[in-house]
Amino acid sequence: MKVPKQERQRLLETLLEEDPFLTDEDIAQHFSVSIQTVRLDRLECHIPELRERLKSVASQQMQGTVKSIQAEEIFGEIIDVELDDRALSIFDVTEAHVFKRNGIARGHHLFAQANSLAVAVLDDDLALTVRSALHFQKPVKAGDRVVARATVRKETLTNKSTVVDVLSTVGKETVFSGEFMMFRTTKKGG
Amino acid sequence: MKVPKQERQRLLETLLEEDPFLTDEDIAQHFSVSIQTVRLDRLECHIPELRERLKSVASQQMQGTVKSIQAEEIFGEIIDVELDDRALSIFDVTEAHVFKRNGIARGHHLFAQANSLAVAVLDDDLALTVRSALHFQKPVKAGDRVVARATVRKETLTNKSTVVDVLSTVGKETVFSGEFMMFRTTKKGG
DNA sequence: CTTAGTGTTAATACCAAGTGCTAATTTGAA
DNA sequence: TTCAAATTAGCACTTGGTATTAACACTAAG
Repeated sequence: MKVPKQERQRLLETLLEEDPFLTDEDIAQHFSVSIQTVRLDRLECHIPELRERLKSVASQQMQGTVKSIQAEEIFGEIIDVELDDRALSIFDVTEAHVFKRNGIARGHHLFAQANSLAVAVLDDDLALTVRSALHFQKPVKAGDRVVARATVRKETLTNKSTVVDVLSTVGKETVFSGEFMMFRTTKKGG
Repeated sequence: MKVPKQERQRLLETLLEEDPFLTDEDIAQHFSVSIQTVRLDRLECHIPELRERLKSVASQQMQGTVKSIQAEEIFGEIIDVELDDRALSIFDVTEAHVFKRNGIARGHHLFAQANSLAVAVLDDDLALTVRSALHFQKPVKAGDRVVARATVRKETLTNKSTVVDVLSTVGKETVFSGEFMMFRTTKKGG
């Protein structure tokens, strides 16, 4: 017995995660065991057959395409906008957004949500972030729903330059806050 | 003959684009024809069988995940790292990264590259961004290659807290600069 | 009317990649 | 040595097909 059963089954799971396209025969060769052994292993580990595995990754693909476009475009679903005043967006954190090692959301996702919201609240053809100061106050985990609230500072609302404050919360807790100085070409509120 | 052949074959293509999971039997019912007719149609239109269709969408998914992990994970290709000292990454801006309206890259991509680099240069199990101040100095367009250079401030390299400066350039021009205060759990350089 | 051509359906043999079951064999350790 | 666990083998069956050949209906042309 080259590799013990438990070890082999553990390896099998990671192997198929990397490459779900392997047939039982491929796997049998890979571990130098018979096909029957592979089938028993799959049975014990509740790993479905090749065609079922492909079905599931393919269906994820189908669900994913629509989402990824929205994700790139907006990053967080914008719920409410009062132009040049305030705006609100929610962002549901999933496994895809966190560090595998510690389960904490990558900072740039929180920034992306806040920054996108700051752009949206100004609704300008050319609203660009010039400067910003951020504060990541509390780690965010997968499953959390981050609510970002943007408010436009009235005293700074000029033709060219505007400051937007964004506060992001999970439940009652503030997890992120940022100050975004935005540059715009066309004026508003005048 | 309810629907003429040509029409049916045209519909078949769009049908399978929407839902590649349909078996010949499903399709046969959908058009109220025999399975054999469906097979002939597929043959004439060079549409592969169900399992091949799933293989191809699944493989797209796999290419996608690898890419998205790299994209999510690193955001910019890290070229060189000298731990706790400096690091460099490049990020090629494409149409996907810019506002459609004005062709300027969204700020969060520049932030993501810089932030990822700041995390990478510390190479810590738990390096989190606590605070940061950013300066978007010049708009970045599709086709630009952004080079980000991170340097760790020696005077601030303590057990828990570290400041990383990131400077991003396109050619000789500085397009972005940021100061990232990072928090870490395990110490380095001691 | 016959013939050819198109479109459709049917029937058969075959394949890949399995499941499910039973039985035999190998092997490691007490 | 012996015994149970692990492994391998064999066979019937399933899905969703391919490939081929044949049969039938309907239409248009000679």
